[in-house]
Amino acid sequence: MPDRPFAILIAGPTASGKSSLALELAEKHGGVVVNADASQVYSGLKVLTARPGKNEVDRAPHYLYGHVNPAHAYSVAEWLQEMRSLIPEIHDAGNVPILTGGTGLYFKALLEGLSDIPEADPAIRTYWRDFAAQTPQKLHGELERRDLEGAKKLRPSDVQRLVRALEVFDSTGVPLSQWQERRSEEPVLAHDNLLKIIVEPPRAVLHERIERRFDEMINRGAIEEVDALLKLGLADNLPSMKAIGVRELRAYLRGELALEAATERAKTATRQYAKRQSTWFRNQTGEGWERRDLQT
RNA sequence: GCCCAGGUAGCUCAGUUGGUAGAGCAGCGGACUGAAAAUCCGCGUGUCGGUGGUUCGAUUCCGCCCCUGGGCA
Repeated sequence: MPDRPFAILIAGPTASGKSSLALELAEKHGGVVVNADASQVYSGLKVLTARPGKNEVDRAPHYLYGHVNPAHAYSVAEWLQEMRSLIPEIHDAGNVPILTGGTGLYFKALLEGLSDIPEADPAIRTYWRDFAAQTPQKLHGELERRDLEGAKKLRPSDVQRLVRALEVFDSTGVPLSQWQERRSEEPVLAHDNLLKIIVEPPRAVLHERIERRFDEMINRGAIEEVDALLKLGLADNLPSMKAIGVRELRAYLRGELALEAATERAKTATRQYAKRQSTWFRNQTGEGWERRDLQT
């Protein structure tokens, strides 16, 4: 048994205590913390995404937090691309990367690789997103006309995946379902010596932590953060604008909702998100993950 | 104290001309390949306030009691 793992992966639902475990392990193994969470990459979303602050950064280096402009729609492919160069850099410096976050897809892509699909033409992507905003019920028929097999796998109501299938087909002339069958990309972390941990406290404990944490966020300036984000005038469908709490606090700032009601809605959305994460980590991760309760 | 309205799922409520009940939200389960904090699918989880009575059968009708809100004193 080697004394240091090649990399440590820490996954789990929001508010489960991943970050403090990451810091603990960073200090123990000489590690650096790397973000594996889709929303924590955005600048301007520090409070609402519970991004590590000065106290945490002082204890260990942190990478890929808050480095993306919220006007940009970041993606799993971009994250993977960053990991491809970042992990070797960390190793060259003699450190252990500790990948920490709640985005299951990122971990899956990291360990299993993504299909090697050419980037969709931005104009085509925009066309289908606009189309979806206007007549979402027509998307499935459009896909059936191009890729009958692919259309059978998607429900007419699954607008987001239909848009993706359409933009890939129109950009490449090849059905997305065919691209996905070729798994040509090499996984970034095809390595045995990994410590893979899922942090998963009991649901009731998680709910209490979510409750407390959102109140904390309000105290730490979440409202001001959303106010500043809104002043950027970004499109509603950008990932940064869909972070939990943005919609709810925006409703408060516009006078559509009392603060208490907005807070309740945000907490509810967070609980629902945590449940989706738990489902993913329960069923979609591969072998070799160690499950842990909250450490304290 | 009297009068009215109401007590049904975790919450807000519907309903049963008497045959043990259903919506929304919450919650729970599930899917997941470039927007994943996204997107989508499935599932009622119940001493019908309590207690007597009438009835083959009461959550439903009747009596009494308790609780909540409003009104009159």
